[in-house]
Amino acid sequence: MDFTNIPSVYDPKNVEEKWYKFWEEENLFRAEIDPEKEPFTIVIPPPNVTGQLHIGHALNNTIQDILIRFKRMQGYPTLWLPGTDHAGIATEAKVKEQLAEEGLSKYDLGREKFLERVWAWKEKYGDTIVKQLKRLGASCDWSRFRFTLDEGLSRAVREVFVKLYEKGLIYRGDYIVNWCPTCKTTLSDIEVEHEERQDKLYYVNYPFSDGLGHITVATTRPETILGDTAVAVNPADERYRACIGKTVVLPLVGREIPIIADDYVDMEFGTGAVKVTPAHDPNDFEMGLRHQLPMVKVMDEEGRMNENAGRFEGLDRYECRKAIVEELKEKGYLEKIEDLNHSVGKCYRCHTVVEPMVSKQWFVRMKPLAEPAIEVVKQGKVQFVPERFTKIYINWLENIHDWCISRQLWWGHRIPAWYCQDCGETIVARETPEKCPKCGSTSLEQDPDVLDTWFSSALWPFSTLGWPDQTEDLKYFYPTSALVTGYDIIFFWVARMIFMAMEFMKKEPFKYVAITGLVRDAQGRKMSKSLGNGIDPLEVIEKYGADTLRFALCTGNTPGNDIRFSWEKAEHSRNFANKIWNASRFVMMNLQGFEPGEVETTKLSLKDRWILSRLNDVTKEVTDFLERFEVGMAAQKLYDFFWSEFCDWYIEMAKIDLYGEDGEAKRRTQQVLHTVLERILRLMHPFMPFITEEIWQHLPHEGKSIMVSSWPDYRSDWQFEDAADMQIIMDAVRGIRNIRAEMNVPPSKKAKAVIRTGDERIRELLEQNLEIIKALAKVSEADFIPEGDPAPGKAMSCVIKGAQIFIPMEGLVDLEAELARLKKEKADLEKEIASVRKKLSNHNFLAKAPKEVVEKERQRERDYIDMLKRIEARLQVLADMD
RNA sequence: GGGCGCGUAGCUCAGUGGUAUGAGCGCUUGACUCACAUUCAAGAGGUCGCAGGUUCGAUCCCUGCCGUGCCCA
Repeated sequence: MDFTNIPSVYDPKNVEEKWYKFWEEENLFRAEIDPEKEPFTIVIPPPNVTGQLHIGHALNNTIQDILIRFKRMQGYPTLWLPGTDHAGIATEAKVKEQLAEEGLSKYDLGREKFLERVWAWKEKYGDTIVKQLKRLGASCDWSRFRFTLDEGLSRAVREVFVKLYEKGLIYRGDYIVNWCPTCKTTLSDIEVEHEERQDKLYYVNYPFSDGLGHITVATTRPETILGDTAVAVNPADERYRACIGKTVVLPLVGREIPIIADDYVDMEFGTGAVKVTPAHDPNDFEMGLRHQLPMVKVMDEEGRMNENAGRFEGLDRYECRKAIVEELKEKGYLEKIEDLNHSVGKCYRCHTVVEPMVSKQWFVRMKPLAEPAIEVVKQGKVQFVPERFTKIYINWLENIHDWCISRQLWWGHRIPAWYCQDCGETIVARETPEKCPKCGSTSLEQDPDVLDTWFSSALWPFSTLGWPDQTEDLKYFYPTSALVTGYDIIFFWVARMIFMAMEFMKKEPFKYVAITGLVRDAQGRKMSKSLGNGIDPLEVIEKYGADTLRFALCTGNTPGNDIRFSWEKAEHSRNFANKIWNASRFVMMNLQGFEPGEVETTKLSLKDRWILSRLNDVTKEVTDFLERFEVGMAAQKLYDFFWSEFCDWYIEMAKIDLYGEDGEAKRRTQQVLHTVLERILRLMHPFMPFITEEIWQHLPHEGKSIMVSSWPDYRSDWQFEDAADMQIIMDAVRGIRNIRAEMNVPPSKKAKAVIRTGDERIRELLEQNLEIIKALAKVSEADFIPEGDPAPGKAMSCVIKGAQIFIPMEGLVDLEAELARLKKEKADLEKEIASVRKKLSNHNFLAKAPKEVVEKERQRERDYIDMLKRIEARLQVLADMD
């Protein structure tokens, strides 16, 4: 093959598409059941079917793909199960938008026609995100793709609903729920986001019925006065003790309502007396139950005042607030208005202020389900990475409220409950019932609501594998190995999967939950549409390739921590891809006459033993980091090793043999170059699947694809004891380079070196590797002189372990500079020696510190003293010359 | 109010009970050196937030404080 026409700049464009197609055609993503082996399984957090791949998806799926590719190479039957979520509210919103353009609402179409539109929409746009995941390089088993509204998953949803209902864990009742007047549906507690804001606190006088004075209550929502059914005070509050049991007349309404005593009331807040609106406030609702207060609902589903609001009927809740305040003021009920900072609940989707409202909804009784879910985490059968999220999870489940699962939407799993129109019986069933089991009537109507989308995604780890059927997949791949997800959905999704799994599978859904952070912009701000600071991952792929995007997302990433992402970072990682490309290009250009095979460990030179040792270390480190979900650290190790050690040192040293006369040495170096490159490509493959495949296919290799090659193993025969000697050679090179740089010696001008040493071993080491020093430090010739010999007259010098190197400068020597350099080095060494001696003179240190640590310090002392002596001698010589 | 995270080079962040071999960017100096200027070489830059404690030894563990961010109520 002619390697000279491989371009010097890596272009991912054609490469990525080509290899993804190849992997798919070769069926390499497909997970096969092998009863002899333990599987590795991840189910994808299903993105919304309406979704576009954003940077958060890119991060999350990159990490999953890294783990999957890593485990696949390790030989596990590996399943990454993909799918999408029907996303009730989001999808309806999209289609409603589309309808709005035609001047239609979903009600104009009616349920059936509307759902047809949504399905059509899904068919057309639903696989956008799937295509985008493919561009990212995701090695999902697409043959097992699932959608939450699939036939199979719908059956799982019904099964779960019915079973929980039969067990009494699902019930229907009138409770206070969070209502979004824009989305026109209920929301669960966690779908409400609380936000601090500046508001007004209105003090309103409620006159006593007996006409003798009034009691003042404080409220932020005066419009709810219309629904008040009591005033409450704390029973311990001296100020109001006499009022308890009296009645007041509700301003503007005229209704007579009681003053009740309840511990809930905060005596410090406002006046210590609060109005009670059980139909529009969760706390008041509870109070209402405790005191059997009537519930008066004053708003409709659009947040407008209803018939119970009397003359205010038809007003929007905020218009009504204004009107009421106006009228209270006019009629003298309004005592005062204060500013108040408090938090209001907003819909997580549309940010409309949520209206608490009493209504009839379906709920999941959480306490009994939460217990096993807490237990399984406490026992460590499910482990959060990092561990600190365990507390957050447990704390939430320990304080859990019942889960409102009905949503007033059409797109979703319709609640499998039917109401007999004749006798009122509620029928909950897996199959649509034909007649009422109680009265035999055929006049049945199904509940119009659908289930919270998270209800179906809670079943994802087992419903996707075929449950409720006991499929082969379910038996083999369940429980899954790991879940990779953001901390923002621990409550929404992770917790719910765990309790559903414990209830229905009696086994944890996954062993590890690897938590990822948020991707932020360069300034640390959340990426958002409104700020316009988002980076589109597809744009990054377009410009620099998927490998670059993936690697950029990995570097600096620590489990559970947010990361910053910027174009700069992407560029930097693109440079790395290019570095890999060019280093590989170099290797390929120099493999003429090379025959693949095992390196012969007995014939290696120091540089070979060193790079193989380092490769071995890195192999172990990367493997360990990946086992611990530390993709950031693993990426860092690969980056450093490849760039600093392999490219900057090994390749430079290899050139000597490659371009030299010694055929044997050349052959050996080719062997090591190939071995190291091929192995490091395999180590990097999970991170950068495309470029590694492209190069690997060009290199001599065994097997069909790097993605199904084996993960590099730790080779005990590559752990050479003398590999660390390389450090001394490298120090010599650096020392000389330093002198050259400071003396402004151009690279074209070769220098001479005189090496003075009395250490036989060091001398031998330096002699054997002299060619390296010569080539890398641009030295033309080097002489060795024994310890006692005088240094060459006009020379710059540097000290390395066991030796001193002089570069004669032929009149160019800058005595001042040399003196300054030596003095600085002397001062540094003296500082080091002082700190070492301080330690070594401490009896407690000698007595209590581990022996190795003490010995290490002693060795350091010896080395430093040796170096210091050389420096001092040199200073003396220079002083004499002066 | 409760819980959690963060504070390390000018910037963005890694990391660690035993020398801060810290990384990238930025900065200074030099080089189109035959894989790569998307590059190479050299350099400057740090009381590891503050105060105590544990320890032979703390940037790391513990306590308090200050600053900052998030989650829950």
